Amino acid sequence: MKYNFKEIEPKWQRKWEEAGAFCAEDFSDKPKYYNLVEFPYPSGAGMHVGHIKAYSGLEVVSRKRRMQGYNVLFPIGFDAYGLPTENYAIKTGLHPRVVTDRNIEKFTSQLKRVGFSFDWSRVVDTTEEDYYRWTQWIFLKMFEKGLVFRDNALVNYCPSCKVVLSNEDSQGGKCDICHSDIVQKSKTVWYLRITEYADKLLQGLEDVDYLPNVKQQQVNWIGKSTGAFVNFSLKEIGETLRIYTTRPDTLFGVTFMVIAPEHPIIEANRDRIKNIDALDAYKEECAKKTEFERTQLVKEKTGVCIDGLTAINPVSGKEIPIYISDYVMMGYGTGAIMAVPAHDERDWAFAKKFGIDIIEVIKGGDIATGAYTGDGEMVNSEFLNGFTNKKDSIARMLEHLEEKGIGEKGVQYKMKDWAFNRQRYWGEPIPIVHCPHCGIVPVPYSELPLKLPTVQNFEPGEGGESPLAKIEAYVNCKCPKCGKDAKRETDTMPQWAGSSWYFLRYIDPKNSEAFADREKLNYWLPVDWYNGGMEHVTRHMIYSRFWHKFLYDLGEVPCAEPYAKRTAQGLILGPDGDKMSKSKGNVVDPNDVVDIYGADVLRTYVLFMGDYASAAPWNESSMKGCKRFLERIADLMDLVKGEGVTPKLETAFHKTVKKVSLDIEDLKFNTAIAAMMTLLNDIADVGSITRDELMTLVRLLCPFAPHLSEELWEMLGGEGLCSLAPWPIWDENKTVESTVEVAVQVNGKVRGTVSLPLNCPKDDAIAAAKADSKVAALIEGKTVIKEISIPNKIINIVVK
RNA sequence: GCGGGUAUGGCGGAAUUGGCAGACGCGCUAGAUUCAGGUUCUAGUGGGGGCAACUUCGUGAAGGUUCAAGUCCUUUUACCCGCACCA
Repeated sequence: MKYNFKEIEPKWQRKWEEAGAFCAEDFSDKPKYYNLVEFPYPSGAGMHVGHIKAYSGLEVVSRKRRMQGYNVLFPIGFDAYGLPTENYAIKTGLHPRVVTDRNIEKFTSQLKRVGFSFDWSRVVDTTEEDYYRWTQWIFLKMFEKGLVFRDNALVNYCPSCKVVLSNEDSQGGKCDICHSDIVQKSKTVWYLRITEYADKLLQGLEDVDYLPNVKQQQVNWIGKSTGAFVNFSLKEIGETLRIYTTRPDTLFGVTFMVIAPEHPIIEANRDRIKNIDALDAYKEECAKKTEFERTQLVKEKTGVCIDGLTAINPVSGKEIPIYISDYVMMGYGTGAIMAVPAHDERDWAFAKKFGIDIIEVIKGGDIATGAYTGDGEMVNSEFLNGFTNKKDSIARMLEHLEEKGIGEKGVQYKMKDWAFNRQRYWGEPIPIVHCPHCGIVPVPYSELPLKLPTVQNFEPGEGGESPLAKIEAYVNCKCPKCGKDAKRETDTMPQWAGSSWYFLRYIDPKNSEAFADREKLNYWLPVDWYNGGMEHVTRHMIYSRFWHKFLYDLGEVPCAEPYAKRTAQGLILGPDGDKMSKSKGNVVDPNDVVDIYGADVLRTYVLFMGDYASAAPWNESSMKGCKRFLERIADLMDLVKGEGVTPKLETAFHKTVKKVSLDIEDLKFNTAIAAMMTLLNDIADVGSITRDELMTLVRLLCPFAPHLSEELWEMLGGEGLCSLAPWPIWDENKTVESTVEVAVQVNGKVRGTVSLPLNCPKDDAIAAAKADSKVAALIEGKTVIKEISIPNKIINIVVK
């Protein structure tokens, strides 16, 4: 048969749509299966082939599940709020709404052309009022429960995008959107108290089936550490300076303290500090350094001793100096540390530079040449002397601290609270009113959605204020509590707000009474399988687990973890081996590929090109192999003879059905396709195939190349849609031949093969091996030391 | 520095988990078809040696365990990813 994809692909896409073939049913006798892929951000550039690979994995799984008789939910939507659209809109003068609608349209047509089996009746768009109404609703619920707060603090600020960024959005000191350097700025912003869920987020990982590196990255990001808070008293003012340490047992080795340059104790004691000018100068110098410079200067420690404040070591009673230095961060622990130069590399380097005493408290190293960070016997530590076990000495010290009331056990997380606002237009309005009389007042639930006003000018202000601040009709309002004049919050929510709960809305996308019906949530949750990119593991994945856990605690969802299983696909690199990007000009547009090769070839190729989880460069000539494969499948129509089973192909078929079925479950699509190619080669050798056999092959192929499969299925007289036909099953007994070729080794080297019946007894196998003329010649006149026979695999005869 | 990972032909990648290394595809070589390009078909394709049956070496490097190692153990090198002065 001539393979005319241009005709058959639109034909079957139309038929699937007419039949509603991929619409999930709410409630069904069939078992449910919820597959989720990360919904795209509809950028102006359209999709690239990386999106296609990302969706093709669970597309195959979804299609297989339907054929296996599951009620499958495989939805798609658009995460459409965000800066790129807004920046594009500013540049072109078009409204973000117009740009967004246009981009969504483009993405939709691209996705449909590839023939993905999404349930198009459940599309969500995070920028629609019906959707962000519930984003705001969840925000207000969090506000109600004390998880939303406002604080003046040092924040990550992107000077180019003119927005405050969360810690997650500024990884590596770079803006996640434009990659400029982040600066630290003191600002009053909204936070979500995600740290309150740190422990739950950590513990929940034990109950889910995530890829090990996905779990590990989340564990590292949460960064739990256990230790102690210790209060050092300050000689001059009688107040205390509080520190956090993971090694309270080294307290006797503390010879100085270090605080962050921004530590409030400096401001509080300006008058008392004699060298305040030097401290101010140092602080200013630090603020100027970029994150990059700070990390590049790791070896060289800098700092200034505070003249006028002295601390007292709470266990030894000794007076010790206090320094400011940028190696202590305000954002972790208390912004102050006790320095133990003998056993901490940074403290050691600092002490050497400033000529501070180094007291050994753990034996085992040479503190003259460097800090000793290993284990050993405690010395110079009064009641801890003689302890050799870290755990015991820490426990003993904690006991002592609590007895004396100078410290207590503590836990710290590297994860910080989520800076939850952007000073930009294209986002969900934060439903809060600032009232001069009542303070911060939430917008009543009945007034949701708080609509984003439609305006012409939405450029951000130079000073980092939101464009909404300029719209008086929006800003000025009445306080919902007292009714007097008040002002609206003008910041919007960050990009990640809408995506934190989208998987819940798919379950009931049109509900106007609730974010989703509880019965439907009970039926569909949790997501059975979630596949996405590694880059979202410490952003979206953490955020959405947090929101879900919050809703669970509220009693709104039936399970504590949203995603039962999470896998990740590897990137598609450009033909040059670099990451695909518009600026490098190496982006491949799926539409171009579909035009030339067809959707089925594209789908097959992105899965065949390599291990699904690894990055692989785009290689057009390699794609031709997939084209030939599908053409040869189509040509099988001309080889169909009779019904039933071709004896010479029976084992090959059962083997292939098994291999394809199992490989799909492990995301090993490349070997699943290779197995079908091998079967095709076997069929070509035989020269004919029965109608039943081709119908089996076509069903195996259907998740990968559904259009061609449907066409062949129809020509073969298959009933209904191939996409909904039963998945083939294999007979384990028929996956192996009755006779097997077994390699014969002499002294570990292969010298021949013998044909043996399946599961041949050892003695018979050895005898057959020895009967082989070449083997016989090699063992002639030698002593046989050992004879090994692994059934159906190998025979080894060891001689001397 | 800490954490995770990878290394196999000219290329992308297989290898039932210790059992014939290189499946499958690309590319390449030769031949057939074709005016030619493209397509398709047949045969071959890890390196060295041989007309050949065959032989020898071979999974980043060096050791080891084993009848048998890409796979397990020890040492080591290179690269990739994540976090990073986290107290």
